[in-house]
Amino acid sequence: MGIDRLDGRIIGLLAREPRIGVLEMSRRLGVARGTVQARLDRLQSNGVIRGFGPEVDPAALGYPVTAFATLEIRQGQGADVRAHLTTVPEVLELHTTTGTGDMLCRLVARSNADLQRVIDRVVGFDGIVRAATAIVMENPVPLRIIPLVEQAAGNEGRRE
Amino acid sequence: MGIDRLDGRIIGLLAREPRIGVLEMSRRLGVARGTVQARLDRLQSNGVIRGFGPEVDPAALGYPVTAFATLEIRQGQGADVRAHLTTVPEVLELHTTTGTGDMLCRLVARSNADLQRVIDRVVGFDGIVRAATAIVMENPVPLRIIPLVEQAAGNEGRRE
DNA sequence: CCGGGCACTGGGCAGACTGCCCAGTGAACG
DNA sequence: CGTTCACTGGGCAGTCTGCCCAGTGCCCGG
Repeated sequence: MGIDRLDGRIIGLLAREPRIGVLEMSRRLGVARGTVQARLDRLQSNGVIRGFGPEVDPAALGYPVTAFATLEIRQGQGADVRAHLTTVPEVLELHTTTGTGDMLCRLVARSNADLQRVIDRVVGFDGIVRAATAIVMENPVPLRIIPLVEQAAGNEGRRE
Repeated sequence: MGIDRLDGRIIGLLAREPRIGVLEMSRRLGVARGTVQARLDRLQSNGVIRGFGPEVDPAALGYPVTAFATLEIRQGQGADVRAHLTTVPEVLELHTTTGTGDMLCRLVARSNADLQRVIDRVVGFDGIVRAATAIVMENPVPLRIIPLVEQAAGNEGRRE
């Protein structure tokens, strides 16, 4: 486990130009193609790189409203609630947490009005006692990983 | 804006097998290669597909602990706090929200003990009045988009 | 009712890349 | 000291991409 600088640079390159290809990477990084290939294989079998799925923007799909809902669950109903939330397409993510609530989920909706519908659907389930919703207004830091990768790689700069 | 069924199937295919390539997609979908290519171009210039960046698993990087922190900001300090949080690699995501807190951020750390360090660094900034942290225990629904894509592809016919 | 515009088809072509293989080198290690 | 391992630099066949083109069915505006 753990990655070195070369791994970090590979991930950085991929993040900046996902369609880049192994050959071009090897050129830019100044190493042999086989090396990059081997690193990539290792990163993937390691699970460091989970995949290259398309990043879809919910807003472009017609769901510009994002919200986070903290849910309080009736004791012992966890599994049922999970199963229920899995069936709601607008639930993009679900975590069980410590703290005030028992679960935290990310929701999207077509509008603020539509969010009501989504929330009704989410909480319209017996095991959910209470829900507190926070609507996202702005997203100053979209989901990112590069700074962490660089830290894990032992600090590293740029390079295209 | 909006996607049709073919778009939905393309995204679904890509999500399932990201390395698939246009030609193979056209074969599986039973349409011409040019069609898939054109659809993909459109989806990307639409912004529906933002990119194909590598999905990096923080846990595999040595950061297995995830937490969400709700921050309360001193009036007028929003911009400074945003700037500050941007400099913390362990802050993977930051939203400004309505509701109880003013901001919600996703954090990762090397351990529960390390989380303390991260939180200290996050809240060790003048504009932050209070922070409430919820540690993620389980992630029953990892960030997903396919169900939403399918819903969007089903309902929304054309319209544009 | 006609002409366009549009998306899609099916095909072709050159160039580039991938997956795979191999021998050689240098460094770390038991 | 011999082995192991990562990396290099190179080669090869097969495949895919990017691009182009003519032909077709369909919807829309005139």
